[in-house]
Amino acid sequence: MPRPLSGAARDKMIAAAQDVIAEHGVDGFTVDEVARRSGVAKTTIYRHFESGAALAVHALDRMIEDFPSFDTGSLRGDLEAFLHGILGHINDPAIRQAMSGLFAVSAREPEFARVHRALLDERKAPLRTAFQRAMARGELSPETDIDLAISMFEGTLVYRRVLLDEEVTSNDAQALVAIMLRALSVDD
Amino acid sequence: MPRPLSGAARDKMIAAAQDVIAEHGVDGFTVDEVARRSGVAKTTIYRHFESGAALAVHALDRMIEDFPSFDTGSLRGDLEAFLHGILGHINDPAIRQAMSGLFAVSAREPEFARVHRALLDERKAPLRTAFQRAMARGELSPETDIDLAISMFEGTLVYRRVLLDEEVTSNDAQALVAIMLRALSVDD
DNA sequence: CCATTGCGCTACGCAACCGTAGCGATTGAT
DNA sequence: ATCAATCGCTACGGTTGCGTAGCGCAATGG
Repeated sequence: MPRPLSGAARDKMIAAAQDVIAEHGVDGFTVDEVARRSGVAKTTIYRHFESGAALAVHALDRMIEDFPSFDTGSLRGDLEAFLHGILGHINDPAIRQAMSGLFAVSAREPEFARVHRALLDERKAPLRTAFQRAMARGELSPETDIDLAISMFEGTLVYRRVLLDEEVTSNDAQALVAIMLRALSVDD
Repeated sequence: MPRPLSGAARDKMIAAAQDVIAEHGVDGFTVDEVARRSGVAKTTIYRHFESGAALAVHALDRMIEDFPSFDTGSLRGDLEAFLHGILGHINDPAIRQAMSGLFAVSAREPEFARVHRALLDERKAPLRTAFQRAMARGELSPETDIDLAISMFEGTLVYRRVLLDEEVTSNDAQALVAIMLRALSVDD
């Protein structure tokens, strides 16, 4: 085996693919554009990926940030930690472009629907554990609908950032946490 | 003037355009497809609209439901009235397809961004007046951030329906109203 | 050091879409 | 009834994208 398949070319094309998605969205992604700006020949791209869609999916997978878990001891602390960790990521225009395009395409393409699901699940997971811990501690009224709480938290963020295209400041985040706590806490 | 421009052909192409958007999304909208299924010749379409995008925008405009105003006398009543009026619309798969595609495309196409804005503004307006009336009545604590409240209400709905692709039941709607009231009311 | 294999280049075939041209046929206002 | 403009049809030219083929070149494992 004189030469391994992978190498610098693969990295270059994936990086370029992420740029293209950031600029043109998942819809509007083209293999030709990736080849153009990466300097990697289109033929080489198809030696690494079965199709353009496969490359896009792979690039998207790598764009999804890992969301660390946290346990500050209080629901307020956990929610604030979550927001603190996510604000920079969610305010990145590239992420916005990628997300809105992904949502649209995943309504029709199962491959992308998978990534879409993975992205949302990954982001919901730390919130879910935070709410569950809070409920175990007795901070939440026991009939709290945790899924609804998560939807409210995530939904508000995504709505403002992706749909309204408004920056989400840390003030906004603080206000959101305050309202959620007021709505869900047992002690107020 | 031997023959007026408009007629049944115009209606047919607009209806077909809405179908195409409902099935293939705003991205994925093509003039050829509209011509195919409407029976209207493509040349005729271009006699009515400057471009395919213009047709799509027009069709989208007509898809946006008129949201009636209401004034039930209480915030709870207003929120419930809003949800009652909107549930059928938001649960329609065609609307979901149209919205997600619209969001993605409007990030890059100013024409569609206009429709996008109009849709969101139209839906926010009745909520805004409802919250303002509630504040005037003293139902809301005076430092309530009305924009945030609207984002939470709308965001939760859109997140669940468009992004998670889950049906929004009237039970979900009831729970959302309950939480919002608990978070924002002065008297609890 | 050299054979093996990935790489880049150019070029291609195919399909889809856009928007337009030309041409009879039809229709509706007068 | 008449005449002008619209409609549908077929066809076109141009662009863009996908995925593939063939060819030298370069690099690297043995």
